[in-house]
Formats: sequence, C-alpha cells, structure tokens
Amino acid sequence: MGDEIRRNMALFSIGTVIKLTELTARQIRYYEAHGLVQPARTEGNQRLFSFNDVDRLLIIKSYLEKGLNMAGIKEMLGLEAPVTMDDKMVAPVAKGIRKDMTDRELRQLLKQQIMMSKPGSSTSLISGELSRFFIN
DNA sequence: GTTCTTACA
DNA sequence: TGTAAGAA
Repeated sequence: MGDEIRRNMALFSIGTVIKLTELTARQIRYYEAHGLVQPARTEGNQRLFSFNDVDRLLIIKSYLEKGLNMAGIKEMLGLEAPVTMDDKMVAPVAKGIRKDMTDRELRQLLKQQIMMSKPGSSTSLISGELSRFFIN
C-alpha cells in the first residue's frame, strides 16, 4: 500500500485547506484542538494538512450541515458513515486523474472540481469518497 | 503576505 | 465562532 503515504502526505497549508473546504481558519484549528484532524507541522510550526485531513474536514463539514455538534461528530468519526458522490462530479474527477500526475496538478484538479460545485450542494460530492480517486 | 497562539466579545 | 494583538 504505497498509496497510503500519498494520502497521508502533508502538503496543504491552512490557506489552501480554507479554500478547499470553505471552512474558516478558526474552525479548522478548533477541530484540530479537538482531535478531529492531526495535521503535521513545518519547522516554523505551520500546519501541513494531508489529503486525508482535507477529506476528514469535508466529512466533518457535512455532519455540521446536518446539525451535529462536536460531540456528535466525534462519535460519528469513529463509526464512519457512507457518503454518496454524484456521478456528475465523479466522472470529471476520475477522468482527470493520472497515475503520473504531480501533486501540483492533482491539487489543481481537485480545486477546480471543488470550485465548480454549487455552493448549495456543498460537499456532498467530495466527502469521504474523495480519497478513493487517489488509491488507483 | 501568511500563519501561529492567546484571549476577549 | 469571529476577531484583535503581537510574534514568527
């Protein structure tokens, strides 16, 4: 499972994560303080989020939108819940993924797809299924 | 310019 | 959660 490292490779700054998840820095740091995500740190103490961290934050966001509070989310994260992804989003993302893509390209593709999603349907498309496309 | 921590509204 | 301060 060499892809495990790919998904856990820390390369997103909090600024990038903010754009990717639409969460505020306050929320992201708060969730970290509560152990919902464990981003790595640079020598300068800057947070570095992995793909799994971003994925986790998106799941958290979906739960938040369902009305769950911190306590509820903490419990849910331990049980994990199935999340459906619209084919409308799966197709373009899956189609654009290449085995030889650089992380830079991967990030760009992901960002584009996320930005293309409608603010209303928010994260239902990304959620827990996102990392699936990086296991191939 | 961005991010970090702490602390208060 | 938002935001301000002061430092890195």
